[in-house]
Amino acid sequence: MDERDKQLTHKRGFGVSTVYETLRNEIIELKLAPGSAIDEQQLSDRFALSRTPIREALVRLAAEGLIMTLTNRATIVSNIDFLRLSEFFDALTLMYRVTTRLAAANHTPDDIEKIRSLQKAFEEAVDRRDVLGMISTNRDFHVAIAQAGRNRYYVELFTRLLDEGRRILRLYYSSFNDVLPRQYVGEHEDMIQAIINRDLLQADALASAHADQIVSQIRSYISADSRQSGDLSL
Amino acid sequence: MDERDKQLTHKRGFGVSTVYETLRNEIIELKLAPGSAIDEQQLSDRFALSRTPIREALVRLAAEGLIMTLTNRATIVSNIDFLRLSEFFDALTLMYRVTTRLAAANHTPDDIEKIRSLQKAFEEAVDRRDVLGMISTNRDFHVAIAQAGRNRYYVELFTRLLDEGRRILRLYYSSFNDVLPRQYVGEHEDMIQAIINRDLLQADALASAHADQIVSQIRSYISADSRQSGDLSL
DNA sequence: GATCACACTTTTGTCGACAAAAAAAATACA
DNA sequence: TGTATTTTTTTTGTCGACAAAAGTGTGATC
Repeated sequence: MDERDKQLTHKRGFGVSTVYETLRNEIIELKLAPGSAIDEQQLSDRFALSRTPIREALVRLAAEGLIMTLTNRATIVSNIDFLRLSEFFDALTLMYRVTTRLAAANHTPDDIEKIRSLQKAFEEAVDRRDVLGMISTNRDFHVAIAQAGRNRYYVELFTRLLDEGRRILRLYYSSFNDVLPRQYVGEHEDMIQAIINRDLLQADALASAHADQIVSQIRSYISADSRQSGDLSL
Repeated sequence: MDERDKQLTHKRGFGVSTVYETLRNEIIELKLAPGSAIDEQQLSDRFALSRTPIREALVRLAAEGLIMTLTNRATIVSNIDFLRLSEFFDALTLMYRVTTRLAAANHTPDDIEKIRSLQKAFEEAVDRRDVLGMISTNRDFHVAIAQAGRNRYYVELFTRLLDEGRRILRLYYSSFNDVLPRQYVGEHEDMIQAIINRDLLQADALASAHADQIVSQIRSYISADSRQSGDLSL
């Protein structure tokens, strides 16, 4: 496939992680469609590696839930489970809250600097009307807040949820409008201020509202979309 | 090593999962000491499998954080990080709360039956003064509650945290006394009742108190222990 | 006696091959 | 024509081998 991938992986031990990261990105960016089959042989050719390191990368992805591997049968990219979306939203909202709250409690000056620069990147993406950029810089912004909170369990789960969110948003990003992202920039600013002030309650409240905002936005995209497909199926 | 392990894994595809589950248990039960090195060759002999399936099992364990694999160097059983214990307690407490709360909201009659039977198993372990049994049945009890809550993200994180807790408790289980386990039985009963009544606030409050109870118990064991080793280092 | 360089051993990451299992294709039969 | 059965092809799980790193031991040098 992509010739750039080849020959980049010829230092021992870098093979698996390169394959892992490449595939991970492609799954999150929907370059690999949910439900589509993954061919080990094909990947083996593409990365110029034998099937052994490819398989180890796939095992890692499976452990993260990004792919599903049916024993002795094909392995496929995980589907986005619209029936269980409320579980996702519930966990996402909770993680927004606890990470922002903890960031208010535990941040250092370095953390603030990093958060600020990522917020700036988000703002620039909004100015450019670069929807894909908005999605990924928004994710980075919140991961940085989580890291400032200093709880690896939350960071890990939140990262997973945000990346799953990226997949969902990519499905609907065409319908992004201009008003909401502007509003998010403001909400982010307020959150940063609450974190700096070490105001846990305010940080929690803002994160909660921010999460609700995003959740209802995604919900509206989905229901609008299912109305369309509902029409088609009549 | 253990001859029972051999030849049990001779159906295609069962190799990795058998190795994975066996090692996972041994790590959690501290049969494999934290920090000790893992020898692929040795495991290969023990399970009568080649190194390839062994490695895939190790990759899975690494993804779960139970082992650490340093590239081109040895892989070791993860250490228990006493410096970051507060992160662990914080996440554990939060998961106790949200899973119990969700169980109150979403449980079915089948869930209650399962939770009840596991609570009975816990009670019996307490009656037998079987500390190891108490640790594992307590874990199963709370996992069942989490499953009744129907949020796979919480179930996964909570399971991981409870199993990490099993490791820590095993370090100190000699100092278990009789009073607290009795108290836990009562607290469990109250939690079941709150869940049945679909009283979310009560479920949350009980879970919160229960978590605090357990956390402070573990904390007291650890500080008692570090006082001892503090004496030794003088 | 301690430090360094070099040979040697062990361990890890990767490879190509092969057999079991599933999927697909071909055939037989109603 | 449609279904059941056999054969062929593809794919997956496992194996033994080998080369690159890292670890270990030995001797030389100061």
